[in-house]
Amino acid sequence: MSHAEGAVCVACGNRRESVCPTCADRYAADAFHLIRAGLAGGSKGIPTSVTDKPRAFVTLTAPSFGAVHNVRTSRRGRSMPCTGCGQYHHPANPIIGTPVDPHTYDYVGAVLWQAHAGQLWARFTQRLRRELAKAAGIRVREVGEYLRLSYGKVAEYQRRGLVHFHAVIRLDGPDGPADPTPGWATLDVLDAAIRAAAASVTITTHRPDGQALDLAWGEQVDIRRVNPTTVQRVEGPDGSISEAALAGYVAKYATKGTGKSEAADRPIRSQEDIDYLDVSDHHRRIIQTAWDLGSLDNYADLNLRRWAHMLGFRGHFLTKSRRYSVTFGQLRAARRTWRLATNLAAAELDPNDVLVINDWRFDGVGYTNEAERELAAAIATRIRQHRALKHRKDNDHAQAA
DNA sequence: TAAGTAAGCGAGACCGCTGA
DNA sequence: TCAGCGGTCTCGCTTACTTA
Repeated sequence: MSHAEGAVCVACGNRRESVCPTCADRYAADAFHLIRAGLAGGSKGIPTSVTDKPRAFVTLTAPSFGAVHNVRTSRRGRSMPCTGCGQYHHPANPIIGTPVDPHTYDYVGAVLWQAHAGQLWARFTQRLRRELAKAAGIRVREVGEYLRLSYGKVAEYQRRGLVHFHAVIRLDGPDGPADPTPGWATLDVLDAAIRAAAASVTITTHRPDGQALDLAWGEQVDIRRVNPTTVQRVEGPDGSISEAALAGYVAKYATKGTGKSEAADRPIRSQEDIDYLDVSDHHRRIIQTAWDLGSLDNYADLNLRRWAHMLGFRGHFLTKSRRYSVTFGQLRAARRTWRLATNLAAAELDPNDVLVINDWRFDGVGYTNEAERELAAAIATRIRQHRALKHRKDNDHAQAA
């Protein structure tokens, strides 16, 4: 997702930004509903039978480009010293995620990895199909006759400025979610195929001095099985994750993904833009590196200057395979239809009439599940942060004046 | 045969023009 | 100034082709 001055907000349609601050939360809510529709089924075109299919919640991380300050806790919940400097850090400390030694941190490698993250994901999914074919003892070209790989993926910025990919990967039948998955396509097969694919994919590019640079996923590959229970328990006895808990995670990633704290809020047009950015030194260095690399002919096809404000990440915040779930367009069409129906209903009233509603019924209170609570909490947090930031900026302006 | 690459297509984002 | 519209661009998914 990017923000461009003068563009049209995809949520409200007004000419502000691609997702204006007012609508960022609605965008996040759409993303949340889109992922959850493919997760729990039951939505238009997505049968409830998806809950019977092999599904895994996968987290793919970026590799290390240098030691960064971090917060660690022991299994007993006790604080542990930072692996970078040996000191104890508070989780809210802005130093978290920043390099221990900015002079030796591989900013070029980090930007190039980020710029290739989408391509790395494409290679991963392709490799995953091949691993599935290998497991089934069939040819790669025959995989499509037996099953379809469906997934929804959310990109989440870490504090070090690199993205994580969180994906719900599902094995459907060849015709999609309504089609039964073949018997050999089990959770174990999916698990093994994901681990093999994640460990083997690489993309080779070159540094500005011509030195080869192999780009791959980080060592931390987390795979959790999705169980169809709606119990609010995060983890099952076998390490699996419930749909309800996973929907909560997705809600958190969706609202975080549309936030602006990790990157600049609009494309970089000039060096002066970078100089006046209200971001951390670490993120400014990443943006500067992307801007500088973007001037080199070797990286012309990466469009790094265009994506410098996103720390070099060119992909979309949320993507999905074609049959995974509903689309943003369908969600927005449904919203437009609902609004139209509401307006029409209202239009039947005489403007001079006074509508009196005197029959109220108690329907319930609060949110109905953990995911909705998570989404609401994340939105509330962002509103508070936005308010605090505005307050701080107002104070700065007042002092400057 | 496995692995890498390219092409076609769809979805979404961006941008400029026009008119109210 | 803003909304609407349409063309263009970018990225991801899928499939087919090429190469070792």
